[in-house]
Amino acid sequence: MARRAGVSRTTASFVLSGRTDMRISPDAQRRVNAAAAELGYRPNQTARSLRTQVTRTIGMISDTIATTQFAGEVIHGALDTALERGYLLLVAETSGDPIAEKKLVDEMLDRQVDAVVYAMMFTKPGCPPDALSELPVVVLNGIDDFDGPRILPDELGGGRTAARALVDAGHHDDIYAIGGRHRTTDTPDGVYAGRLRMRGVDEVLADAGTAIAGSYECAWEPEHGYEGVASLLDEGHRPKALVCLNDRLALGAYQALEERGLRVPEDVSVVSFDDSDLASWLRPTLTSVALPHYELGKTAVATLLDGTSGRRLITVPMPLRPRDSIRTVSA
Amino acid sequence: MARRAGVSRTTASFVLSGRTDMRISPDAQRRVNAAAAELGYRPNQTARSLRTQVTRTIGMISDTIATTQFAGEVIHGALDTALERGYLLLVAETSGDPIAEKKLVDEMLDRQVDAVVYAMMFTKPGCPPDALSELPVVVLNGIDDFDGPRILPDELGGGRTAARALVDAGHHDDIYAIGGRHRTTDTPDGVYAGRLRMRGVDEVLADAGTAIAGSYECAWEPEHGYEGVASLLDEGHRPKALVCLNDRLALGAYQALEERGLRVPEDVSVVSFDDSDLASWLRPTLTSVALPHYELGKTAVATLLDGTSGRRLITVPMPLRPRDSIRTVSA
DNA sequence: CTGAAAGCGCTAACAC
DNA sequence: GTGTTAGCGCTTTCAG
Repeated sequence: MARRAGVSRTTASFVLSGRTDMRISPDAQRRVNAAAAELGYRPNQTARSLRTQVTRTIGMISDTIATTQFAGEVIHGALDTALERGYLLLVAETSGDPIAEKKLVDEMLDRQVDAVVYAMMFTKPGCPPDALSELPVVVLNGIDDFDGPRILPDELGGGRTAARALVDAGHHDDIYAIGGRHRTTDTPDGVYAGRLRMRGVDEVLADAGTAIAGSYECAWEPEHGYEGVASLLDEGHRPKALVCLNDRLALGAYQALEERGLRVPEDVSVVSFDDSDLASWLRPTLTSVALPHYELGKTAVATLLDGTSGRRLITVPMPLRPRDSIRTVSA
Repeated sequence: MARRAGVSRTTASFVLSGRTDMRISPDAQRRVNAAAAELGYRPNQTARSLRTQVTRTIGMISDTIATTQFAGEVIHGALDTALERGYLLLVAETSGDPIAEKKLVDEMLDRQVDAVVYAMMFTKPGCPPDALSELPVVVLNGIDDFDGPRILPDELGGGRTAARALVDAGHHDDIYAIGGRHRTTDTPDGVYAGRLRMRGVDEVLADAGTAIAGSYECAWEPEHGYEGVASLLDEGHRPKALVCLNDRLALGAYQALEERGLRVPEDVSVVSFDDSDLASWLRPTLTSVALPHYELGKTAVATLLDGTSGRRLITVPMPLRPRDSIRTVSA
């Protein structure tokens, strides 16, 4: 122990934890700090935790951390915020398997995590298991009702932002949506993000005295983006602007457009969602409304650490990343 | 304590940890197990760790966990292996900042991690800080010399695999490399992966009695892939097959090819490296030699847990992911 | 203001 | 075979 530095362990403990309950002689303080620095003393967090019931460790459970860069940035944001306050992250994923989830939750509980972020990598239903009910928990990206803080991207605002980017550039007519609400046989009502994004788009277009010229409903994968644009063109539509509901759809759309000899953005402007790596890889680079991964992670941990509990919905803005796929049309 | 289940804590501790030093009455065993199950007893790992000096937690430190899906899959593999053996992962990233790294290493050390995976998301120089010298450490993706196990993708073998895919499909002449060794002004000697991949390619081509027709050296980004292919074509070359040194280059190459009216794979076959998401998004889908992210993570943790130490290099195979971008040419 | 002492929950000597 | 006991390294009451 660094306590062999002139004072008792009590005194040392007090100055190191910066308590002022009992006034400690400035001299003693100096001596303790000096000794601690000199010996490179670092308290054993395990021992401390046993005593204080606080591990300064928070669990991060997600369904998938692999697929998509979503996870990486979320963890990054969460970690930065955690580290700022002296916390560390126990990261794990369930792969959607309840058995794996149980095991993993137990392991975390065994290690006395102070709180957990229960994250889903795509906005969808899902609730933390009962075993976590004793702990502070925030749900990231969950749509299901949950009696605690929930963090979600502001998809509605994102939809508005996308449409506004087009309107501000002077677009008015012949604006088509590719992907739409994601209405497929599997998801006849569309998906959460699709419904909200489209509602935001519709709102702004309505405000501008216009409306979407058509919406191609499909799963949000490149091939459907291709098919969507191709079929639009085949049916004689002549879009001036495309709202692609994600970047992968935009990839497909680019291909279809190029094939027909239509240039982006000269002939048709494109705005998209997610701001994945693709957006900056495509040529021309793609203007996209970003999923605020990093901020979502940050917000989740901050919410946990601020002790804000109780049922509430926290919504994180989706910022526009302007690139080269929108042409300003002079009126 | 569940120990109030008929026997003493010692007995309970013994049966729960499955020790046979002292023969315990089968009856007692049953009673203990029953009680444990009934009460849902789980030992407090914090307390146990304090006593045993084992936390069953391993630290995973990387420079970037965000960019590229690399990180996600690596963590996934590491986590699966860890969890199988009752370990959990403390995940953190340094963002390449030594200050951040120090803080984070200290926090991990405070929490008494049993071992650490020191990972770099791109194969490059880098060594774990001295503070970690007391702990079992494996280095993932580090090129620098290090006195312990190092895990690397088998880039040389990967290069061979890519070339063999072309040769096996009947290609022989007019095979060009795009990206090459990544020789740029910043990296005049190319990069590690580039040198090895190209060496593997050269070897296999030599074995087949031929050689690369040309190599366009550039940074491995889409625009350079585009430029590379465009300039090749402009100079009158007529490639029958392209070895793109990563998928992003292939993206650019596809665009250049399409622009000149050359079809993949009818006119030119393409094989690539990394097997990123892009590979399956492109049309036609891209045959790519995969970076074995998941396996790298798995191997890292397994190596750590198996207690294999000492300086050695562990190389993980890069498997081919055959898709639609190679045409079989009949001789 | 400082020191002695208890105890967090568990494991592992060591007696019974 | 089973129970008693002493810590792991730290915080925190409670007397000096």
